[in-house]
Amino acid sequence: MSEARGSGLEIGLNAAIVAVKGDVPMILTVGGGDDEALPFGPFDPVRHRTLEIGLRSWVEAQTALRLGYVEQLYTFGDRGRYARGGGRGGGDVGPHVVSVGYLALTRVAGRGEGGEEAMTASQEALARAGATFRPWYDHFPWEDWRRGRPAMVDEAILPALRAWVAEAPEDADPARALGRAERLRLFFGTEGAPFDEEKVLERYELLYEAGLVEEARRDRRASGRPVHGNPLAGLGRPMRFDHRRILATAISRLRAKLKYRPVVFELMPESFTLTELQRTVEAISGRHLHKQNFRRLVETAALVEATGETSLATGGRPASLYRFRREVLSERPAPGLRLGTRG
Amino acid sequence: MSEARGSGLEIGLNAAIVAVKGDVPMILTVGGGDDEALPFGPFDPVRHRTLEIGLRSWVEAQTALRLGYVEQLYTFGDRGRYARGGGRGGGDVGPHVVSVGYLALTRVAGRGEGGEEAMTASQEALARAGATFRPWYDHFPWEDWRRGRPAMVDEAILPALRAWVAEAPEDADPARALGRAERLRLFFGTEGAPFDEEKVLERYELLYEAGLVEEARRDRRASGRPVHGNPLAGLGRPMRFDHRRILATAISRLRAKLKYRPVVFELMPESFTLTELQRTVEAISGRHLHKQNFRRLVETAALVEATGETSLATGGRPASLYRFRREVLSERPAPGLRLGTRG
DNA sequence: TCAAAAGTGTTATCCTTACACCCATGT
DNA sequence: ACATGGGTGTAAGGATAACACTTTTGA
Repeated sequence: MSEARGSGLEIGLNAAIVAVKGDVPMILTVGGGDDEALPFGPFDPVRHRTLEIGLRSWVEAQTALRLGYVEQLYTFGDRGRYARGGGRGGGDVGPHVVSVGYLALTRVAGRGEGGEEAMTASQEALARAGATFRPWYDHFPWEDWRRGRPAMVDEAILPALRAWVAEAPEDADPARALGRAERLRLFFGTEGAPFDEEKVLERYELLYEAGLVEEARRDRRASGRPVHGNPLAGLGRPMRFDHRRILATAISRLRAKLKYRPVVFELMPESFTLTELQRTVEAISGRHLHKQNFRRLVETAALVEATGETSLATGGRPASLYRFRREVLSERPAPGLRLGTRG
Repeated sequence: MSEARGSGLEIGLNAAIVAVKGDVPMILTVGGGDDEALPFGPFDPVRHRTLEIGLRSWVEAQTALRLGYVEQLYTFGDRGRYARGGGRGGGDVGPHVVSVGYLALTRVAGRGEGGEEAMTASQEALARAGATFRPWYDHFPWEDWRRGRPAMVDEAILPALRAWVAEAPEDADPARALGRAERLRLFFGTEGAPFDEEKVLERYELLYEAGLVEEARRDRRASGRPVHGNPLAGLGRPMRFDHRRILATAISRLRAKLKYRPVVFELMPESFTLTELQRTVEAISGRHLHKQNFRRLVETAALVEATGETSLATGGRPASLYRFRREVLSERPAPGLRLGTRG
């Protein structure tokens, strides 16, 4: 029943490692310049019993970082699309690569002086290993809606997508549930449709399909298909292979998970102020939240407890410090920040 | 950077194919008797561009069934655990197998006469191919809480788990967030903790870890570890390889997804009564739901519309027939059956 | 006429959203 | 004193959970 043998198949493990510094969400990348990638490496089942163990050891070797929270995202098997063509050298990665994407969360810096130093120190270790934390919105500038709808959406993205929709409003592919026009409306929240910040992957794939991101042009070139002139040079920093798609998946998952699991605290230092917590949530979700409602939310969910100390480093009235109440994990089934539409 | 070659690695594709017949949720299995398995086969990247395409073609060849809704579940890479030892022949599947699990939903029968025939016809085709739909609660008898907490939970499972907890209440493994006692409380809803019907996988893995399911004994035997006498012979029908774990993952995902995506309708015939819809949801979630609230829910969510016809086959007053309103897909972002605790 | 299932009306409660105002510190 | 951010009270509206009763068919 299982006659086939492994036919030169390789499994690539890829990690989207996230940290938040102040109000900037960061992603760890290796090999900067025009050939940025997520930390990755092949899975070797002889050395590692599980995929996750393999991933941890690869990341540790490649970035000198020991991971805490890790979660599997998705397994991509596409050959034609994305997987071909890396950065500079045309990137021939071997015969057939299936990539398993992971999301990892890590603390990057405490608040105040001591924290800053720790941060700098670990950054040096990373730099020696050739890895850097970079703002993730560099790769997805259209995903930051904290100060309202980004100008580039109206000025560049929507006009280009509308033109693409006009080419074939109902879409050729009958296997799709939704046509081009509907997808544009739903994924970007145009024409009165609500904007859903969790649809990061859907938006990226739409831009890819419309040929508006660099990876789409690269992959078309590699497969010999025609590449029409790109009206939008540089719609976010591209990445090697399908790594930006994995990052989009990671952001989507994180934005969704925030709401039903207390994952934010994996990104926070031991103690923090409520405003810092709110800034972190806002950084990830890309939305602005309502202060009072956010506080009540956190309070009624009993997610945190006051340490009794206060922080002075805020520029105004000193803020109470809080810590995560680990007990909630065993108290309620879904202890997340159930942000509504206003948070 | 990617020097390694595929070292005899194989990717197995596995499908948990679900249908609901009346109030019985069914799962398609191949090879009955004491060696039941999910339809599965290796991924061949030369023939199939994506994992999902490979899966569809395998399933079609193996069960004569064309799949509609398909979704990826998880990729398991364990060697030591689960993957060893199949059914009869000790099941040596090859050097190293990574298994990618999929969930598929399919309609099995319409209501009334015509439907029954169609059902019988397709079942014959399946039987010829060696595949059968079986009630999924045969594999997870402790998951059906529609008529209250199943007797076997109190009579067999909880006593055995309590004994296992007593062995090491706080658990040895420090990497775990929760000890044995806590996990028992949370996953099975004892000591006042709420029962969460979505934690199907967690419950199965707890039973596996406690050595209470047949697969645990089988895998321990295969790896030469001691197997202490099993006080519970036959805690649900076992399956080959890690297939019961994949099925548990499928049920978990389906129970969760029901609440925020209109996936039930993939299991319903073109038209149906509200009670049939409720029975289907109850069958999957394993809970009893409140009739009036369920109806109001469906109605206010505008998930269905009346066809104008009525069904007479219900034994009482004729029921109005409804169909799924596909438009909701483009109206609201999360059009599921947001069942609370009472539904 | 009775069993069986369909289908409706109404209320108490809680959560979400939104409003506007007061407090404690550094400069 | 004033700018800066921290921190609160409370009311309107909507969703949820829970209650019990009427209607229409087949046997």
